[in-house]
Amino acid sequence: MTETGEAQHVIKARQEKLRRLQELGIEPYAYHYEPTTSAAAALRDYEAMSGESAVKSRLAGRVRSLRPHGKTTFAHLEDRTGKMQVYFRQDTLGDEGYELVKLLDLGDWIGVEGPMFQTRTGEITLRADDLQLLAKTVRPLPYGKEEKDESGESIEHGGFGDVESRYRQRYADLAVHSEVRDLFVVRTKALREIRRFLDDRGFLHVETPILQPVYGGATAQPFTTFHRTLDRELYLRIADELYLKRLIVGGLERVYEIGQVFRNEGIDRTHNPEFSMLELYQAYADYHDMMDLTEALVHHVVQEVKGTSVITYEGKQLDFQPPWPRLAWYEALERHGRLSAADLGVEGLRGAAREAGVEDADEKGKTALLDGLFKALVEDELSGPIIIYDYPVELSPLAKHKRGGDRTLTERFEVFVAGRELANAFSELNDPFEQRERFEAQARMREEEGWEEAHQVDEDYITALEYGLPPTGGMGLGIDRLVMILTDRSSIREVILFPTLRPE
RNA sequence: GACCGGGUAGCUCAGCUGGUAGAGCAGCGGACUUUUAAUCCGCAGGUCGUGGGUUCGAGCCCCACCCCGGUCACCA
Repeated sequence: MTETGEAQHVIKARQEKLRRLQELGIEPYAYHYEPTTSAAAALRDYEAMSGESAVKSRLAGRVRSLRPHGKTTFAHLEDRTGKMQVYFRQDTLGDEGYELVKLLDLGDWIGVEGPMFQTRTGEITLRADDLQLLAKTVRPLPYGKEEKDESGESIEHGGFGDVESRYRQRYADLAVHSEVRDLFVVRTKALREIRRFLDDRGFLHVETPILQPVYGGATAQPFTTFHRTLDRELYLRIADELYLKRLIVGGLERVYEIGQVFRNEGIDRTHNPEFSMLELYQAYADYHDMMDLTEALVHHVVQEVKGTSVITYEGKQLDFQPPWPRLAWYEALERHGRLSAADLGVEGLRGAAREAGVEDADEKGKTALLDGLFKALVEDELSGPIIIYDYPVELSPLAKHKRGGDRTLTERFEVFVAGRELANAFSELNDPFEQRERFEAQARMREEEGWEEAHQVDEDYITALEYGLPPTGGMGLGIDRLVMILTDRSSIREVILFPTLRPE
């Protein structure tokens, strides 16, 4: 990045310090340091020993604040666990050692070693008998200033608030905001708990292709790319589904995958072009089993990560303790949309859609009208968690018909939380003949109605089904949205380390 | 994609009916051996998102474009 104006001056000044350090024989970019403790642990240990510490602690981290007072300097060092005040004295460090203190800048990585004590104002502090520079920061980090009010709450002044810069330079955002680091720790914990839950139930964590010759498993437009040696177009996966079910055919019986999928669609607060999905498939299970499993899995994650099953999201209390309310799709439309959709013909639906403000209602077919009505009238009302089940067959090309004869419904459910879909599951269609028909119906919609999101016919997948897919329950869950709920964020970009932005 | 709001110093922001750009923090120099938004004295720091236009004169008005955010649409 090139700078004009002042950043250039600051950077020059720091480079000048770098030169002076080298003159003093100090290597500004070290190779190694071995901290013996962390800020949080050192504070905890000191308090446990009720102040009788002669033990030296060795810490490493970034210089977070500097308060020089002539021959003495106070600083805060911050590591991944928190902050520790450090006290430098010219008489303990020596004139040369103290020269290094004078050349420190905010953001520098340092290592310090020394005994702990309590200052006159009561803050537990490490007196540095030794100071090592680990890496010089030549570009100023956008630190704000922190103040502690009477209750010990810290108030940030200034700071780094521009969201665009925060996402573009996430490294600076993370360096400066411990709460952002905490958020991604929560994300990691959630992932770990998902894996633990599934591993404990005999699921195998597998990896399937991201580059696919035929995409499928969802209705979405793909990203295309090109393989030179193969001399052909490939697609970035829009879902893991079809490959995972091939593995069930192969006898793995319980599989799951967590990874990014890619959809070439709009970007907004709840959509990023690449996002993380959990998909799992379990042989011999149906969608009732998937309901129980989904409730248990999400509850487990919420409980382990948050320590409670009731959490606050966007000001609302959400209770994840199973069982969750379960409501049939048409019933939901009746209850929330006050619409008896099953009794209405296409024209009736179209009229209702127009009234509900569904865009292009006049050009839409029955499928799209139903979908539009549900989104317009019902989704926002679903604070959740709630399970909506038995979807119209037109919306679900990969789900089995509802058993018992009603050919208009499928054994599919979705979980809604805060008005948004969190999970999607069904009794997987395992009849190869019907699967072919549904693919072909989709292909016709693609050709006749120009519906680009419709499925392609995946011949190899049908071949797999012909070898026999046992009855199987499958479920997909949006990881990013789960993390949004766990961290009370309303933008998906807050929970993705490097969200997609327009190139500068 | 449509509409609304925003883009000014490294960061956070102010900038009047158009008169040639300001504060705090950060930075630099100086004083200071238990401070903590350290303090005190001094200094420096700007393609005002980009490109056009109107005007004697544009950060401000007009047009186009770029980027971000919000709402809606599209979309799991």
